Amino acid sequence: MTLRERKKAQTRDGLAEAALRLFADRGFEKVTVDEIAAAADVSRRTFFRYFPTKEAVVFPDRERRLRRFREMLVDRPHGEEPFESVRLALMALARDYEKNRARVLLQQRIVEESAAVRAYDAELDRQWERTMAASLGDVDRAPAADRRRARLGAGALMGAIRAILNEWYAGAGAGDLKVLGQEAFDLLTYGMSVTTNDSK
Amino acid sequence: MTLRERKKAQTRDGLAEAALRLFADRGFEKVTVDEIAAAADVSRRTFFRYFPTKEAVVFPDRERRLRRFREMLVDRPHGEEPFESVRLALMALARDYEKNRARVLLQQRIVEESAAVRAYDAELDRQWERTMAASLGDVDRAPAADRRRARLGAGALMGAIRAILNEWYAGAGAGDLKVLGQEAFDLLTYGMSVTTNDSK
DNA sequence: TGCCACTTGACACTGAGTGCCAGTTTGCGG
DNA sequence: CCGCAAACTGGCACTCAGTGTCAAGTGGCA
Repeated sequence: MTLRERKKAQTRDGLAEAALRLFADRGFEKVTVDEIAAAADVSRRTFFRYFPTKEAVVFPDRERRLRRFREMLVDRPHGEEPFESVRLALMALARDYEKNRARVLLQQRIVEESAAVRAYDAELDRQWERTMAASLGDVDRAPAADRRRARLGAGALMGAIRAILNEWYAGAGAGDLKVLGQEAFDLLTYGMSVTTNDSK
Repeated sequence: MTLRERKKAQTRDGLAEAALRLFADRGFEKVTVDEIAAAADVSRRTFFRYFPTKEAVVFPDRERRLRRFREMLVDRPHGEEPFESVRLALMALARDYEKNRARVLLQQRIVEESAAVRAYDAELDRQWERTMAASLGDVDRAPAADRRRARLGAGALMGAIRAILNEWYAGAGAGDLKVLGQEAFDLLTYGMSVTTNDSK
């Protein structure tokens, strides 16, 4: 990595770190971009060169994580069920979350207190959902019916994952995220009919 | 309804209508609140008395619809399965969407072209999800395990609904939304194992 | 060393959203 | 029908997010 690149990474990290500290201290809404920039010793204009919006700085590693997820889905053994590939990739992600528990929980605290950040978060979820749909079969050469089913499944799965993540957050990350995740997959795999006993 | 109330409703409708027309014409981002206010013959300040944000004016009937959904869920025959109640309430909503097809599709066009509106839309979805979770069993007196299951189910259901709505939008509202909705429910009821044949 | 490309800071500007107050309109009791 | 309190509106000033532009600075590389 060249010096220029190192400096850029440093600036970026500095901004993200300063922002996170300030947000944790006073809350997302009560911190201005000017303050973040000042705390990181750069100009306000520079902040917006590194992050498109004030919300984005809450998730400085979003692309990296999504990219890793995509790579994981590509590098699966040939013949493995797509649904199973997604499950395994998400399990790896769950481990990643648990490893960075403190940071993830802090980010979540910020997400919850501000509608703007929640909205940004939701937009990220849409990207995850599209990625999963593509992996489950929403690709150009697949039959239309399969693609629909893939999109439908990805939507339901994303919804379930969001729900179990919320459970995990609610328990301050004390529960086992991999177990929770398996619950979500079981629900999607076998349906709610087991206990709900859908009438008619 | 008193004169004052009628006038308020009129102002609100005027703003919503003017906004929708302008958005359809030039796109959400290219229209300023000043222009909407001018088109509706009120001051900019008054706009923000009726709508909290520029995004909100895209969905002027959000509270009404959600309220009606809640009422529907309350007025179900005693003993009916909660899951079934939700299904029927959503089916009624689907009919409502099909009846107002043109308007709904126009709103969707606006939603799609602007990230800010999508984000606002996602925030509304969270409210729907919470409502469904409450109806499925996320209530104070229910056992914790049931509440969790309710939240999980509501999350998955909301995800599936969002996905089938997108299918409907993609087909310009030509498909039968009730049939699509049933697909989502079937997926949630019986799971994906039927065709996906999940391998261990 | 010197040049080119990349990066940064400063400034100005637009537009969303809010607080405040003064002026107007409406509902309502006398 | 009158007048008053409450509700509503318009206008103004202000904060802050985000963008375009340009000049100055800094690193990469021949």
